[in-house]
Amino acid sequence: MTTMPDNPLCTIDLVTILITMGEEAPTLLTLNQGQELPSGPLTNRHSLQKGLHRWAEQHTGCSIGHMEQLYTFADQPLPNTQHQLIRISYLALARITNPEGFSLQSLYTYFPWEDRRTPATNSQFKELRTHITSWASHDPERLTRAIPAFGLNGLPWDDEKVLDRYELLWEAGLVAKSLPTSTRKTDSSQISFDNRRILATALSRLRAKIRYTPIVFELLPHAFTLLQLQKAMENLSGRPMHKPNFRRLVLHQKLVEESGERDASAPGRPAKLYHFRPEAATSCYLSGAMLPLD
Amino acid sequence: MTTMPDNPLCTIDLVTILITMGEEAPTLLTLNQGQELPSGPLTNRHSLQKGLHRWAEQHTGCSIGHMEQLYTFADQPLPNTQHQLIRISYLALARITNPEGFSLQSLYTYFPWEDRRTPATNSQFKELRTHITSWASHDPERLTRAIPAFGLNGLPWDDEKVLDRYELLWEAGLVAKSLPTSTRKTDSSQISFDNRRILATALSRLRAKIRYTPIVFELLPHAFTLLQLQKAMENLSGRPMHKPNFRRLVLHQKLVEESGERDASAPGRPAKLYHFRPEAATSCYLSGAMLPLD
DNA sequence: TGTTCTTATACTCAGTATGAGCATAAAAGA
DNA sequence: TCTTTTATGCTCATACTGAGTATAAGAACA
Repeated sequence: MTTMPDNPLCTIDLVTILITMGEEAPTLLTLNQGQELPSGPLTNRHSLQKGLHRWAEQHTGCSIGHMEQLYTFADQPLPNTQHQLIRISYLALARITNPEGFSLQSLYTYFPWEDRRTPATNSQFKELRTHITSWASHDPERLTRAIPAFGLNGLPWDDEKVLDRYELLWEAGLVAKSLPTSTRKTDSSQISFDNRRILATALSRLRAKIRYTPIVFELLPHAFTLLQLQKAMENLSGRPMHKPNFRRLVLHQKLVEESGERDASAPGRPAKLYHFRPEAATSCYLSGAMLPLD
Repeated sequence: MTTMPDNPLCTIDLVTILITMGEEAPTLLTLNQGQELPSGPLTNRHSLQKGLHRWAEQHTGCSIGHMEQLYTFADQPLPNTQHQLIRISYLALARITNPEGFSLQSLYTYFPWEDRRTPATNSQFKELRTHITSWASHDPERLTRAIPAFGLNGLPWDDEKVLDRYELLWEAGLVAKSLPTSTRKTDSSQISFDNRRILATALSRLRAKIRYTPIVFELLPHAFTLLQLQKAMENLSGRPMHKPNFRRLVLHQKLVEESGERDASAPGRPAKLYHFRPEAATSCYLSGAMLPLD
């Protein structure tokens, strides 16, 4: 059954999607003003995971707390070549980033429709949804994909279906028109179709993971306020949350402990600072206080 | 940053972990009496996912309902060669299987300690746990891994940590002695370390997925009883569940609808047969009625 | 013809979590 | 002192959960 391969020429590229938490959104480490992702060839020296971890830390100059394999893409080989490109993508999370030669991009510049936190951005999504609805109507195949992806027909919106939405919007020709009007230096709209697919996979995985693992804490400073934690969850999920209920959720699960300090930098009453308690985090559920969307 | 690769010789192998639901346990499609997994080289014809789907269906002669990429392994190249083997593994789920030239193996023949459904198998696990505890004691590095993996110190048992447990048991030299005494024709103990790692990844993924997706239904016949559904969940998670509460969970979420028929094949009062309702399954939570373990 | 076995299905009940909203506390600045 | 701003605390009706017990419906057997 296993025969010898008929593709002797083959390149393996390791792609790192390095995510940090910004004030307003999760941010991405990019090259070439948001167009390219840091990547390098597979060498004998690195056994995939561990080697790439070191490689990425050296090249980006920031310490990566969590790293996991995302997906392996095999690009279609060019017609008259035997040459095959394989790209293995990794999701990496870091606390702070010192972008020496890199630029930081909000993830939502690539997927503005995934941000439903404010009435402004939400209405942008809703406009897109009406476009998709009319594009899909009268085509059953399109409808069966669009209905769950966009939460049509009263179905709940699923924040994890990032890739499905992106692919539908691409096919409908709606991606370009919903991107922010081409900004000055950065040009995230110039990113390749494949790279944006990888990013969609990354955001999807991230949103899935924060649901049942304490992975958010990899993106926060060592000491943080409860509002910071909530904002991090909101930034990742793209949805607003109920503040009192979110605090109850966190405190009830004893996921954090008071550090004793307070954060005096913000206006208003200074908030207590907390530390993450890894020992309490075998089950971690922070996605419970989402506000309803329409 | 991106330079040309220095590994011109490179083989890409696609490995299929094909799972079906047996009476007592999830079963695996194997070659060579449980030692080998169906695999084949990447050819230009198949764009990874779709092509492999077709390839696997043709080679195994069963229709695959769900397929997803699992993990990509890069085996360490042999010392004096440049030749690198990349193995991309896929998890495939099918309803029934016609093993023409294949043999079906219970997943728990590879990981007996993952089965905690009956007092008998559970006590086997608990014995292993005492061994691991003494192996890890006095070594902080071992302890930080063993405590969450095996649910020591009163931590809850996490059914998804299959790979962590397997790697710890391997390092402790406890794998061989806990496998069933070498059976007649089948010899699942002869499977390679790498293949068993892939299987552990598959079981882990499967257990993670049944928690929040309706993936179990891919493994059940079109019409099934509630007990069949419960047994499928128990077989996958390796844990017993509370029958009345499980039914309440399923019926409350309206995940199924009555078919009108009944299953008269079993003794006792015949059970109603149900169909899965995909439209109700945007959120699906069937793991809620687990019984406590000790 | 009932009696018993086996499984399916229904119901109970206390404890706990959830969604939604309101109330108070503590700091900074006018 | 008063207002603004944010943190933190509390309430309450409703829903869900864990752990049981009780009844129903067939099949086999005496």
